[in-house]
Amino acid sequence: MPDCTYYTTAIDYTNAAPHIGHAYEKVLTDVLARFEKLKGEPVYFLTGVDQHGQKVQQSAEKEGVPPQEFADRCTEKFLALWKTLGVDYDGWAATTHPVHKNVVQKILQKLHDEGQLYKQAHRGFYSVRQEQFLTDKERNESGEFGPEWGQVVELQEENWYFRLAQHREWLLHYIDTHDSFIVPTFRRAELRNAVEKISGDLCISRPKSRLSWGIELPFDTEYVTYVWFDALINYISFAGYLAEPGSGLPEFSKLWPARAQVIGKDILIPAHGIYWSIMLHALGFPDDQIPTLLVHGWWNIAGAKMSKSLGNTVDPVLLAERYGSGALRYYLMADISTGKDSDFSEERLRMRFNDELANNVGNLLNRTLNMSQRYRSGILRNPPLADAGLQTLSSQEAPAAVSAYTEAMTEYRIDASLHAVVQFARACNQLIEASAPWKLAKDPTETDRLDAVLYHLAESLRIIGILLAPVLPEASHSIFEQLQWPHPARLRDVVWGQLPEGHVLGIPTPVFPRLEAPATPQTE
RNA sequence: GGGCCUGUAGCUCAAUGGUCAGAGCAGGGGACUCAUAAUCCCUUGGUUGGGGGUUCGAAUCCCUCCAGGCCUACCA
Repeated sequence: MPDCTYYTTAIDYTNAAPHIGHAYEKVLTDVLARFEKLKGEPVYFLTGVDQHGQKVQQSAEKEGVPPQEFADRCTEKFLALWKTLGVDYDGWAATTHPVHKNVVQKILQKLHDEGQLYKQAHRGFYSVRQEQFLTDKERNESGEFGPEWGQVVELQEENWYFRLAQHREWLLHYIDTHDSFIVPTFRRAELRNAVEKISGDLCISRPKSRLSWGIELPFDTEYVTYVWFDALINYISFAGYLAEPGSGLPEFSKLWPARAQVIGKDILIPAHGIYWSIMLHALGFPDDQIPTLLVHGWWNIAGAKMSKSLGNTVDPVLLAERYGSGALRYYLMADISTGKDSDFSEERLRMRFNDELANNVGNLLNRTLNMSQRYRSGILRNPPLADAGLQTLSSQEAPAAVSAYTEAMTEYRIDASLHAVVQFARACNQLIEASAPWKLAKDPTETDRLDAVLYHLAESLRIIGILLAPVLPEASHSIFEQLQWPHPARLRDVVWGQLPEGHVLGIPTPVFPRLEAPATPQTE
C-alpha cells in the first residue's frame, strides 16, 4: 500500500482549446484529491498535457511555428483554465519534459531488451495528402478510397510492434479476478469483450520521415514512438518511476499504485483498459500494482441539433466568467452521476445553483447570522434544553448527513454526497420554521430556547461548510469567515459542538448570490 | 456485423428480488416574515417503453420486440 493517495487524470491533447469535458474531468479529480485533504490524508494529484503527435505537428506547420511553440501556446489555455477553476494539482505532466522522455526511452529499451518489441514490414494503401495508411473503414460504398484522400499509393513500411496479444489471457484473468479494476462495473463487460477480440500486436512507432514530433526510439533512431508509449507513461514517469536521483519528482513507491486513474469512457477501450494495463504488466508490475480506472461519462449538449451549425462546444472559460467558478464546479459535480452521461444546460446550472446553494444553503447562513445579530448580538450560547427537534438535528440528522456524504465520496458519487449536504441544509430550514425564532425573540421566557436554536443552526452551518469544501473551497472558506470559525476545513471537525459558549458570529453577506439568465445564452 | 448502456412523474434522476415505486425542480393551494421575492406546509402527477416468462413476490432476473445513445469492426 502506498503512503500517499495518488490520482491521475487523462492528459489533454494540445491541439485545441479546452471544452467542458476537459473541465469536468479535472474538477472531478480535484474534488477527490481535496476530499483526501479534508480527511487530513496525504494526496498527490497529477494532471497535464499530451504535446506530441501528428496533429500538433500538422497544426504547427500550418501556422508556420515550431511544434513546441504551438503546443506551449495551447498548454497555456489549459493552465489558465485550471487556475480559474481552482484545480489544485500537485504535479504537471507535460510530455515534452526531458524527465518524461528519459523514462519513455528507458521503458522502450527495457521492453526491447526483453523481446517484447519486434520490427516488421506492413504493406498497405497510403494517402499522400493525409499522410496516413488507409484501412477498409475508409473505403466508400463502391469499395474505393474517395477523392478526399487525394493520391493513394500502395507501399510497404517497416515499423516496431509491441507483443500485445501475448498478454491477452493474463488480462482476461485479471479482469475476472479484480472487481475494482474498472469503476463503474458495467464497463467491465464491455472491456472484457474487447479484450477477447485482441488478435494482433500494437504498432508503436512512426518513421521520422512521416512524423518527427515525438520521442525517438533509443534502439532505432529512424523512428519516434507513437502515442501510447508516450502519453500513457506520463502516469508513472511524473510519479518518479525510474527517476534519476535529484529529479525533484515524488518517490514512486509512495504513490504507486494510484488510487484511481480518472479517464473518459472514450479512452477506456483500447487505450487504458488494454494497452496501459498490458504495458504495466509487461514491465513487470504485479497484479496488485495495476490501478483502478475510474471511467466517467460525457456531457452532451442540449439542443445539439439546433446549434450544430454554430459549433456546439461549451466554453468553460466563458461559463466561469459568467457564473463564477464555484457555480460551474458545483453544477459539474451535482448534475451528473459519476460514470454516466448527462445533458449540459445553463438553465439547469442556474436552477441548481439558485435552488440548492442560494435559496437553501446560502439563505440558511444569511438568516441564521442575521437573527443571531439582531436578537443576540451575534453571541452564541448553548443552554441545555430538552427539545426533541433540536436533539434530532444534532444527534441524528447531522451525523447521518456526514456519513451519507462520506460514504458517497468514498464511492466517487459526488452528486450523492452533495445531495446529502443539501438535504441537511433543508432540515435546518425546516427547523427554523418549526421553532420560529422571531417569535421566541419576543418572549423573554424563551431566551434559552432561542439560544439553543441559534446554536444548533450555527453548528449545522459549520458542518455544512466543512462538507462543501472539496467542491466549493472558496465558498466554504467564506462560510467559515462569517461564522468566525478559525480553522481550515477538516473532516474531523464535523463532530457536533465545537463552537464554544460565548462564541461571536460574524455579519452575514450572501455567499451564493442568485444567478440570473444572461442576455445572450450560450447553450439554450 | 459484434458488444455495452439507457428507457421510471412535464423535466433531471433514486429505488441489496420484498411495506403503498421515491426525491428535487416545474404546476396548483395555503402559511410565515428572520432571510438572497428567500423559507415552510399541503397537493396534482406513474399500466416503471411494449409483450411474454421465472417467482409466494419483478422497475429489478430471463426471452423477445421497439426507441435512443455509445464503443468496436482483420488496421499504421
